Amino acid sequence: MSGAQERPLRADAARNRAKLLAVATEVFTTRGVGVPTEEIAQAAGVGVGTLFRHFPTKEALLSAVMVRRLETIAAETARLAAEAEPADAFFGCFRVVVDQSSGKSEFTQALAAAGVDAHAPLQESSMVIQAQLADLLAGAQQVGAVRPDLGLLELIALLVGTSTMMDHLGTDAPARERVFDVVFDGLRPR
Amino acid sequence: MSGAQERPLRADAARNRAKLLAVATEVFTTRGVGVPTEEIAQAAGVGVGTLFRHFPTKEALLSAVMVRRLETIAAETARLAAEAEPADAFFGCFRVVVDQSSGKSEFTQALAAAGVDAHAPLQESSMVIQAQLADLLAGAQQVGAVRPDLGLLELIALLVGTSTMMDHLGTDAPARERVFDVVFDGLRPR
Amino acid sequence: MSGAQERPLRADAARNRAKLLAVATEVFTTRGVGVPTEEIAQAAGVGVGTLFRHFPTKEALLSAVMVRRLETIAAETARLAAEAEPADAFFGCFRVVVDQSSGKSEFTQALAAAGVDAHAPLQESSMVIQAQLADLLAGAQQVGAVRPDLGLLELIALLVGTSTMMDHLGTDAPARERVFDVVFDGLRPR
Amino acid sequence: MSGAQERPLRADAARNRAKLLAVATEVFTTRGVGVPTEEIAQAAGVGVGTLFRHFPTKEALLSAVMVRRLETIAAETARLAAEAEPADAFFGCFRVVVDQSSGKSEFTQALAAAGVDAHAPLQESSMVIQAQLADLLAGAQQVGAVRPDLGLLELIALLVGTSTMMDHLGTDAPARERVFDVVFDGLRPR
DNA sequence: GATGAATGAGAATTCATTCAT
DNA sequence: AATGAATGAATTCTCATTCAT
Repeated sequence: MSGAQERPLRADAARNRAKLLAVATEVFTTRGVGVPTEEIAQAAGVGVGTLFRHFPTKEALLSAVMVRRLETIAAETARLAAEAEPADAFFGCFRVVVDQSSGKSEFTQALAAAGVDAHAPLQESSMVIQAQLADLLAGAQQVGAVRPDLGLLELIALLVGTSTMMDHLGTDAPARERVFDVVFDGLRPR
Repeated sequence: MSGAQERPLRADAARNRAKLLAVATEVFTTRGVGVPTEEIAQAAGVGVGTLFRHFPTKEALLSAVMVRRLETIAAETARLAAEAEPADAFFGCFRVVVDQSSGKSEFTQALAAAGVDAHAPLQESSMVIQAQLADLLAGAQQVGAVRPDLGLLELIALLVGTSTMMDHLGTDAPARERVFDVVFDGLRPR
Repeated sequence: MSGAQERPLRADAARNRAKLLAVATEVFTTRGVGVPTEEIAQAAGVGVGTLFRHFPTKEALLSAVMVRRLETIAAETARLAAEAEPADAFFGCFRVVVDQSSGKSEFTQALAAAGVDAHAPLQESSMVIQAQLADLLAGAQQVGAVRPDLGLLELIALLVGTSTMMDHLGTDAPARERVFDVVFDGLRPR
Repeated sequence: MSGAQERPLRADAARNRAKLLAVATEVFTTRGVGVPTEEIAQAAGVGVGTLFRHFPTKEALLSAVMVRRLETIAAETARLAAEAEPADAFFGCFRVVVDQSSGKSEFTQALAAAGVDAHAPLQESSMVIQAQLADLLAGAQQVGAVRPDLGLLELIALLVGTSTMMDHLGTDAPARERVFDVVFDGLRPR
């Protein structure tokens, strides 16, 4: 059901693909999506041709980076949902999403896309996460840990916005914590 | 009060400048900063040459747009600060800043930059606003309307992030209100 | 009915456009359509940007070259049709078309397109010529100068093929004449 | 008779070579020479590496395809020359050459080249055919079936041009026949 | 020998900025 | 001052060919 029989990929090819993905994640995150493909290839130690063999389009590369992020988020979220109380699961997951989404704004916006459009491959991952978030939200609301008037739409907006906030605070941990405090407090019922 | 002796600028030139600024604001806000200068000039009904006579660089144009926004915000903020109670002034101003900052994210981010780097002309406007915000924050904290542990840094992050949230909700007024509720609630002392 | 009000075009711009068209015609004809746009621009003494300002696509440039050729052919054909006897008009026109169509084969094929597909701008010119050819053919058949079993389709094939023949003979005038003799003889009723 | 000591070639290698040649002929003929080598290899069920092992250059592959065509033509021509009257042999051979040469024009032109430049391996095949054609032409002229003023040069041009004509008519058999009629009639003495 | 991943030199096209008109 | 044509560096993507597996 999930498409093409993926052949194991030669060792070196797999290495290159991984390196490209890693470099692209780093570069897109810190310097935005405007960075030339050539530069990414170079940073990964391969030729442009190789980059384009693995990702037929710059957009495809961007998409792959996003999917990986989303998958990480989904996995973490699933783990939290299974292991923690509804309230802790919800707030823990909120942090995970926010932390995984930080990076140069322009790029973070893409995550935004998860809540709206997004290209085919993203759709799936994004759907999964949305479903998880909806569950967590409902659970937390059930036990009275989160105000009942919020929907998935608002939650996503809050997540994306909080990511932006964190991007602004950089590594100032205490400040980040204070802002999380503000948002989390606001999320709780009065 | 500020540097260069500005020649009065011929009437038509002033008109062109104003039109360009208006169009650029609209275009950058709705379609992002990637829009070609040519297109902006065209939409303003002038040639590219004219655009570049008024703004020596695309970046300069962007900067001018930002300054105008910041000035609007500063004026509104000043008015609110003068007319309202500290608490109302603070929260009213928060809304003003957020509303004025919305638009295509990529661009909103730029505003964000105002809190960090920014080119010379922005610095000034941004300083003014920061000073106003600092005052409003202090006032609101004094009367116990806002938690005392927040600093200007956090406030700016919260403003930018809330703008992002609003961008995501678009024109869904009730949802926007619920999100404002969350943030404002979080800002108040427990 | 024939589209946009064309502004007179500045003197230098017109000169550049003409030069580009001339160079492109020459280059495409002698070296085929694979020649890089950059080279054409260079040969015309302008930057690539200028080429693309005048012709938004390489294909557009090719098309423009073709249209000009077709227009020349149409004009010549019209003149001959008006001034000469049906038979002379037909055979004279046949020579004109063949001569104007010669050049590096790959490109000549394009003329072929005139008889089949072709992009929008070509369509019109090609239609005109086809109509003219159909008239000339009918006229020549009426006076018994051309075998009556031939249609426009065959005529076009014969024209294109004869062009190819001439391309092969280059400037060997007597040989060209002998081949024209063969074709013309074949065209006449037995 | 010809140069290098050719190793017998392993059975599978021979099969691959044959498959590549067949596919290349098909592909070049129907879609032109611009088709990527990778695609040809894929269609033949081998990797690009294999293609390049058999044909060190794309041009070499093209050349091989041409040689095969020329050899087919030469064989057919020889058969006709041996079995038929001079006139029938000449005209029959004309048809064979034309039919074998049709296909996507761009490619047909290459065959044309056989009459002019061409790389080493082509030279030989092309020479053979030219000699055959010269003989057939002379024979047909001797018996008064073809105008005496035509030389080999003109004959080749006529062959190539007629191929182009046929390419234009596609599979419209009656039209093809009418065009053959024109050319054959033209070839006969008045 | 076969494979297909890697390479990198182009090629077409865009767009900020300059400058002749 | 205004105009818009010209410029050319930069960017994305392709494809013949090489080479490690």
